[in-house]
Amino acid sequence: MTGFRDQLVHWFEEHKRDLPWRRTSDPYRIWVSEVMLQQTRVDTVIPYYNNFVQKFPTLQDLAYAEEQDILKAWEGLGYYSRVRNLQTAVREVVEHYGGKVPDTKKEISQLKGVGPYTAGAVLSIAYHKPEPAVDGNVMRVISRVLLIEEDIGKAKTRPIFENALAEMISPDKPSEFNQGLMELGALVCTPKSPGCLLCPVREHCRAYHAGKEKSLPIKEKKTKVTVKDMAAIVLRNKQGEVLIQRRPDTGLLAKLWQFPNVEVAKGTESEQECLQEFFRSELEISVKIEKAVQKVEHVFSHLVWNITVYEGTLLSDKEGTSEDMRWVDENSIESYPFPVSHQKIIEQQIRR
DNA sequence: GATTCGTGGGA
DNA sequence: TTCCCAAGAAT
Repeated sequence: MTGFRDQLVHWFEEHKRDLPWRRTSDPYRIWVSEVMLQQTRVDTVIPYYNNFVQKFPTLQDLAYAEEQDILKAWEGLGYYSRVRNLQTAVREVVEHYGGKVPDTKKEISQLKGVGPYTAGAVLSIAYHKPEPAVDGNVMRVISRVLLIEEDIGKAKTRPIFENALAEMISPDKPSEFNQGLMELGALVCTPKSPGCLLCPVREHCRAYHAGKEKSLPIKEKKTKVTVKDMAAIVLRNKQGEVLIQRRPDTGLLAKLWQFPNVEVAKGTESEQECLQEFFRSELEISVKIEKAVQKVEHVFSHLVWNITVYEGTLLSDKEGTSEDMRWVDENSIESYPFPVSHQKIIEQQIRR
């Protein structure tokens, strides 16, 4: 009877998908792919990865790039701190490691945005080091194989899997072993109705033998979301330019651009009055709110924006100046990174 | 240790 | 429709 390890590696080598980041041995590109793949599906990542490595072919290209340009390349992918942290990290690599991605767990783990999973993934895939890379797939697969009933939603559970994998991982082919676990989780050992009859390591799976594969892994319920009513405005001046605003440096959608907007607390003044007051206090300008033209819902992990979009025109002669506000013509707006909800506003209100 | 960070797809 | 989720990390 062949071991779990060899059967998994063999299955991976026979069945692995042809993915762009599997065609390179460049640690930088493998790193980029791993950051993009954090909490993000393979099919979503593929076009972003191809575009990103075309725009920033080397670690140095990314290190010296403009922040707005890297955010634009990330536009629509979500979790935007990932790409800002990645640039911070590659700059650190240029400064302290001569432009070569470090190949030790201690060094690579100190880089911004590189946690236990990404460290293990880059070390094993790019440098063939026998380090575990525990992501959601791996916890699901291993929880079934070893019948581990700990809550995978809790932080203290992950070391349980890392310790178990330390004794399972292939010393000769750690890259294929780790990717094999993830590939198996993506293609066969799926969250709902896993394909056990197609599984290359079924004979080693305790959950399968116990008939518990569908009830694993154990995961706690999610937290409830809060809903916010927002009013946004496409405000034009006499030249036909549109006013956009840059979001703060930290927090939700940091450093992305948006149409000026306010939160409308329940049971207060009207949305129009909230917008009027916003421009009076922030820019000391007066505007005419024409009408509501669109409704946009933006669903986040733990938050929902219900946005009503208004049209408006600038009444004051002066345009109002602020660090984070800018009048742009309708062509150059394409070069600014926007969150998806405001991309929908651009589609409907600008590209007409 | 619990929350905060996006988005789109599928059951 | 609603819910869950997908190659997590920072705070």
